[in-house]
Amino acid sequence: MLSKRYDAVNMNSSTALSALFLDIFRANAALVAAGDQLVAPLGLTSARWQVLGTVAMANSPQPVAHIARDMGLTRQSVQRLVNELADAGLVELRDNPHHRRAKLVCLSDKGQATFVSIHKLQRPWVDGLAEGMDVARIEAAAEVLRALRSRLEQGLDERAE
Amino acid sequence: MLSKRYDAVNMNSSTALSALFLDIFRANAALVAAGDQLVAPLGLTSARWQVLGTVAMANSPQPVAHIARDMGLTRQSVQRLVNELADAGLVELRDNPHHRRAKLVCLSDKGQATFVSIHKLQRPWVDGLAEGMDVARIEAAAEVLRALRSRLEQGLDERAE
DNA sequence: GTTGAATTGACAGTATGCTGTCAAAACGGT
DNA sequence: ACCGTTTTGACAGCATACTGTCAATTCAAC
Repeated sequence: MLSKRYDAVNMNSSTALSALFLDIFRANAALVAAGDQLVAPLGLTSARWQVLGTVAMANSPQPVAHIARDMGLTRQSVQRLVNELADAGLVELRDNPHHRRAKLVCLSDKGQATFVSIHKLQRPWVDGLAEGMDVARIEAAAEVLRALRSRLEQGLDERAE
Repeated sequence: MLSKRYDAVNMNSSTALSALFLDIFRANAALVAAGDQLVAPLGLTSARWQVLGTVAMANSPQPVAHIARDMGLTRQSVQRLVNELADAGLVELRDNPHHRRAKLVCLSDKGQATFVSIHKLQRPWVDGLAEGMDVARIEAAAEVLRALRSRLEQGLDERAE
């Protein structure tokens, strides 16, 4: 009896979870697409915007590998983006007194100005999206995603052992 | 007074929404990574699995463009995946009596067998992930994501006009 | 029937992120 | 001081998904 009830509950949550997967895929795609369009006038993309933001918000200049950990991406991905931002003159790579190879990523003056411009675009955009949405529901959704991610990564770790 | 209260509410939901964005990015990445590992033993990837599943679940064989609309992806992305699945012998492209160029994508015998194998892997995987998660919370999260995606795409449409 | 719009597949190019691998550099225990 | 481990950057290769463009085909309006 108990197992039957358990199965029923589990079946429902499994079905709901499978549906959630699709919504996550779609929301992610829509988010990246919208972000790309938002910062396109500044000559940026969604990914570069995120890296620039991480660099700007950091308390002190950090090497690439540290930024990557902050963002949950691989070093290699961030390295490429940082190199491109450096080519575009938005960030500068300064010598690191504690590590000869690991240069510190800093915003250039141009990068600072761009970051300010981004904020002026981002603020009304997010406000518009959030208008009429319930804070509690948004936070509850975020909690579910974090729980899901935690379980997913736990599963990955177990397989990796 | 009212505008002040409104601003305050809006500010909070904007902040919550910005945080949700990051959780969506992370959850999406974790989901793809976990999916890749899950179906790797079958020689598949997360993306090919999704295409194969869409083909398998369709009531009748569909051309590539129709599958793409189903999945919310572009024709070109799905076309490449279908071609690769065809190369691997998992799907077959049959002549379409109603359209000379738009072949119908069908599962081959090997594709059928693979789909069954996928189910045997997927079912306990999803059940394990869903275990102990609340159905109502999952569905509420999915609703928030759908609302967000709807607003994002509405914004894209407005810009495209 | 003809013409114009929409659909479809094909090809090229770009952006993002991953893994794998290597060598240089820093760190830690002995 | 030494040696093994970890961190870091660099390079190569692959998978995914996007846009843009073109021609073939279908479909609808006239």
